[in-house]
Amino acid sequence: MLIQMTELTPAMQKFILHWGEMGSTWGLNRAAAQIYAMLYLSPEPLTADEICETLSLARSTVSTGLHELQTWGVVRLVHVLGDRRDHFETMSDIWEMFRVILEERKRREFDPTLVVLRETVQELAEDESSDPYAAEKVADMLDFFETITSAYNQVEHMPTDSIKKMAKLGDTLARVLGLVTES
Amino acid sequence: MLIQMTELTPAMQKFILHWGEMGSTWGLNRAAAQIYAMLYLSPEPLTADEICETLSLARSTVSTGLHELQTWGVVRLVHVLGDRRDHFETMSDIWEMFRVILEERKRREFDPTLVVLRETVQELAEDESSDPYAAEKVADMLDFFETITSAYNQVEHMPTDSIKKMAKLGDTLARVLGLVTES
DNA sequence: CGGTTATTTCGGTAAAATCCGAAAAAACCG
DNA sequence: CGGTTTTTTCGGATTTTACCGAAATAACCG
Repeated sequence: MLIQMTELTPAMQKFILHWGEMGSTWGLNRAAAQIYAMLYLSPEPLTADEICETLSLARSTVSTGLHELQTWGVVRLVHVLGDRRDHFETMSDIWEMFRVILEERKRREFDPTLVVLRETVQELAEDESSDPYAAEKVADMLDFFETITSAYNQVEHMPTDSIKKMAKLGDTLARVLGLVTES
Repeated sequence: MLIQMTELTPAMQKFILHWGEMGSTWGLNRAAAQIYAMLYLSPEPLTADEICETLSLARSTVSTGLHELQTWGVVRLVHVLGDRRDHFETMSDIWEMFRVILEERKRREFDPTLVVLRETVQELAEDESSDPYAAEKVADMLDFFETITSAYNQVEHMPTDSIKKMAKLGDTLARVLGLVTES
């Protein structure tokens, strides 16, 4: 693979390459994650061509990657006056973006699991022959997932400042409310 | 692939198969995730042979999978009196397990990213030629990651009950504290 | 220590994901 | 409408990952 990365400082390159690696963790492929990182750093919306030249990716790869990022809801298509080509940008607020990603992951990962857990609890309860221990464990897991979902719903629509404050005050809050008894 | 799944009720099979699919989301392969699910449902520790027979996996695959699960810290090797073979079990408390997984993911995903972000912020600040916008965005992201890390540290050592209460009270708390102004 | 059972390592194949380049399709222009 | 630019689709090559089975190693027994 030929590396060229025109117009990127070394620090920017490092940032983008790191996101490329990390992206796989979040269910993105390297190309899509790099595209995302590049858009995030850019003060202006970029065209697919600029991206594929700078990142040395095939035009088609960039097209697909941009699509996936749009599906995730973290990249937007915008138009620039006097330019036929599509331009792309990320949300500017990282906190907002975090919420979008969380929502999407919840939808893809948590919701289907909740459905299966509810069904399984039901079926294990009806099934005489099955182990009561297993039934109890699945019920525990369902309870867990439901609590997490509930917690998520609390945070979902909170303004950024409130989340930040809670994140920093969490421990203090717990103490004040007597939820934590020891240091 | 020949499916046999001896001794598993259909509901258990569904649960295990679903975890197999979901596992990839959490950075496990299907085999490891299925092994985990089976151990989670079992009231007794299981041997590798029992697992590979029930799940129709190769002995070596089970060995590798168990290893990975132990690396994650969610499966333990135990010994049973009068039996030479190794037996395996999961943590019985799902909340405890959640904490272990969170800790591991933080270590693998967040910590390296924090390092890169700090370095990048530094380098972008020093580099005259680079875009001040990019520097600001990376700084924003660093702030975000640090806040999340801080929040994580708050929750890390909280007893399960407190976490559950907070999860359910989150919204109310925010209101009482005046962090949320509108419905 | 030889024999037996249990476990891990390893090479290779099968399956999946990624990415490219060419071709098709779509959007736009004069 | 023909020609041009931009974008998407698609088949296949490349890379990565998952998994198996055989062989090697380790643990244990009498």
